[in-house]
Amino acid sequence: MAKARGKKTTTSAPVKRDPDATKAALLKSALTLFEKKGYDATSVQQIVDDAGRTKGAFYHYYESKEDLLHELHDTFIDYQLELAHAVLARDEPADVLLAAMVSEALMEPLARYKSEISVFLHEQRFFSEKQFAEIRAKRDEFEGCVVEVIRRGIDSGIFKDVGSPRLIAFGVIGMCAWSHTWMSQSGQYTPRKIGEMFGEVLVSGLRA
Amino acid sequence: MAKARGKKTTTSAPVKRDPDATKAALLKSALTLFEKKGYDATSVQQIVDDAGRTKGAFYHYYESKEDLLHELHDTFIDYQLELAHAVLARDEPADVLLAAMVSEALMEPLARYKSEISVFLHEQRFFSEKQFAEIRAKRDEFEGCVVEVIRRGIDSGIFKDVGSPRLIAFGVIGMCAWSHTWMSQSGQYTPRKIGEMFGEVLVSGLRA
Amino acid sequence: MAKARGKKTTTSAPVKRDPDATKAALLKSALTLFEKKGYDATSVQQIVDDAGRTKGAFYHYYESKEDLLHELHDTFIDYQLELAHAVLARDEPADVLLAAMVSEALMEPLARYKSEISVFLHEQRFFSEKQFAEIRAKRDEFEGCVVEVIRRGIDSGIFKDVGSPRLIAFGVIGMCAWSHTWMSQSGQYTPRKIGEMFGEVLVSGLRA
Amino acid sequence: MAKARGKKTTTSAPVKRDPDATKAALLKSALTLFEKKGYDATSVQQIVDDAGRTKGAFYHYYESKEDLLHELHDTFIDYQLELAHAVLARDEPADVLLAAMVSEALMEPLARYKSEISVFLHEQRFFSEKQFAEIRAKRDEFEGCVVEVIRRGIDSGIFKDVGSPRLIAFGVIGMCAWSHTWMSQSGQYTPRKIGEMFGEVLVSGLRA
DNA sequence: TATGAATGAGCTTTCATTCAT
DNA sequence: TATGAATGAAAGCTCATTCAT
Repeated sequence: MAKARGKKTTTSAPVKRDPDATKAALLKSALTLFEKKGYDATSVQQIVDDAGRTKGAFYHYYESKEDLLHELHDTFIDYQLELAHAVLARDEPADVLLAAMVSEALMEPLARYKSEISVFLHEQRFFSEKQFAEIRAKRDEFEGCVVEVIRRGIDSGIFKDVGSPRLIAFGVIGMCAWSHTWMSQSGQYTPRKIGEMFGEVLVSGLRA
Repeated sequence: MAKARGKKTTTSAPVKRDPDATKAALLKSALTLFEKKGYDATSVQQIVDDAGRTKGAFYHYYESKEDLLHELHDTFIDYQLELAHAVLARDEPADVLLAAMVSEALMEPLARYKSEISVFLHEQRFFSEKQFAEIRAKRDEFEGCVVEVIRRGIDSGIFKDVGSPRLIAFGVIGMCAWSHTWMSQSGQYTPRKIGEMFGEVLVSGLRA
Repeated sequence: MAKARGKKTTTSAPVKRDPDATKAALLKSALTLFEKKGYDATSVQQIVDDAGRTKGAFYHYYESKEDLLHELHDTFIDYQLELAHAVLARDEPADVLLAAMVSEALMEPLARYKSEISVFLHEQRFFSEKQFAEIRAKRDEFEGCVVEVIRRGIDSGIFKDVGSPRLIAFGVIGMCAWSHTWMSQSGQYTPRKIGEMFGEVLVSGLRA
Repeated sequence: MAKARGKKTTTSAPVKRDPDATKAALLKSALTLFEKKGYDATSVQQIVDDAGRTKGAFYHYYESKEDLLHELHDTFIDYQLELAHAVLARDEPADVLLAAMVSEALMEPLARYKSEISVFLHEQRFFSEKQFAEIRAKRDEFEGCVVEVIRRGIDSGIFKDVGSPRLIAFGVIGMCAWSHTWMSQSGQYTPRKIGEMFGEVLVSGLRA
């Protein structure tokens, strides 16, 4: 598993580029490699080789490998959370909100930040320590938004009361989150289209 | 030559234990640790320490760390696949089959082999090389069973045609598979109960 | 993840030294140890200890232990091959060439690169795989030069035709190559002197 | 180098054979493997796998891996030494003796004990410790026999005095000993034939 | 006579990180 | 801002050897 570690390759002459480009290049390389091989199996050496930079540059911009992972998550978590809150703020019935939540706050970001989210979903299980408390909190907050939509639907009589709204929310999130494992084989279906399909099934499935 | 390895002089005698117990203890420790920290982040040393055995014993029973992972998967993959085929073989309408598939072939094994499946779902992304081809094939076969149920439902007019049966199947599997990330916080709900809940939502959501 | 390797806390600062000196010191220590104990029986730990360096430094300069062996061979193989070709290029009778080949291309390099050649001669039997194909090819090319001298001698009537020129060449090479096993006990005789002695015996032994 | 270590293979049911056969089978397997991969690079596990026996059997018959090497050498050293003494005992002129020594005491055993001698010649450099003192002594005694022939030739005026008889003896031995590296490619030439060829060259080369 | 589980030191190699320049 | 030599702990794995059975 993730055994094919690359050999150190002697990098060519130091490239002078603008700092932001270097930082971004490192992030991009790391993202690609994390997605392909996993965080643990990706070495800093591989990241810098892939980015055409050096270890020194890496540690100039990032405190640690974990720090980079942190930044990687920050790029989409806030975005996704904002979308969820925006959906929740709309003055519309729960069934419309749920469809929007699935399509706009869950599937659309998955298209936009496919790699980031894929990495996040694979590594999140370890997020217990302090450095990830904040991200964990935001993830929980996101979950809360979905739960809230379900609850509103039940309270307003639009959705039948199938049991715990929380578990239903987990089901909804899982249905969408899991798509990162097969999204690349989804053919002509766009994430948005898939979101509509899933939303349609879920909404009719929950309707009273 | 000129190498005096293993010239044990002051070490205690090797402890004779029940072979089966040793192998099982190693597997159990590995399972727990893989689930908690991930495959890559778990070292063989940690496994043997946890099992109260030695590295030598580990490599006496397993060819490699990966070999153990393999064995770990073998314990449930066949079981789950058999259940899926059993459901498919029943002479019942598609809606009943789908509910059974969700509840019996997806959620029930998740309760029984929670840790094994949790590890599998986290590490499966790397299963591209030959050593995991067989497991990958079985996973694909399982997916095919779920797709088949959806297809039958659409063909018989019980389910509405929401688009690709395959993507719907992925949604169904995702909803259930994802539960391994939150199952421990599911309170009084058993996997079977959750399965019934999910099945109810999905079946009504798909009904024509 | 969840792996805190290299979280150096109480270690002394890395010592900055002359890179070339470090690489050379490692090569020198390896050479000495390989000659004394053999390649297989020499550990990287022993090499770095002997050189007063660390394992990290070793793998900074060499991809592997085998890579070092490779470099070690490269230092003399080309030199020796060049000498053989130079002898062959001279416009002189075969008996003179053979004496020169023995003395200059065989024994002299043995004095200059005693350790390297000693290591090479001991380990060459394994040189079948691709990574040593090049070295093997050069060794074969060297053998070809000696064969060529013998053949010329026979063709020109200077040497008697004792049978296969190739086997005679092997005998000549063996007589010289074997000297690495006893060279250190050769007393006041220099390799050049020994080469002259061997050359004299061989040339008169082959003369028609 | 010698990297391709075999995997442990599960041996079939314990074979009950006569003790001598087991011991001999182990020796034979070890011999083959030592010759192919070297002593250090050959593991006891590989030896027992190759012989279709178990480790327990190995350590029942041999005290250690080194002990086996010892026995391996004992099978030919005495034989070869005896031959050398037998040649020396003949009442014939030195040139005849030298030819006989080369052909009968050097090359002929090489044909008979090719593998054993090949292993011996590769590993002998480490024979400094007490456990090999005896073998080392016999090797030195053998060398002495060859030196004696050369010395007699010079003393009797049959051979010219080219310098140190000892170094000449080393050259003679080297010419023959080296043949183990290429003997398998010697085509239709038998060791005896090669011995006659080498003897002819050496004797005429040394003749006064 | 023979087994094979168990040992534990040692192996080659990798790696995140530091720091003089 | 950036380099890359150096660190040293730890990784996965191998091995000669022991010994209860």
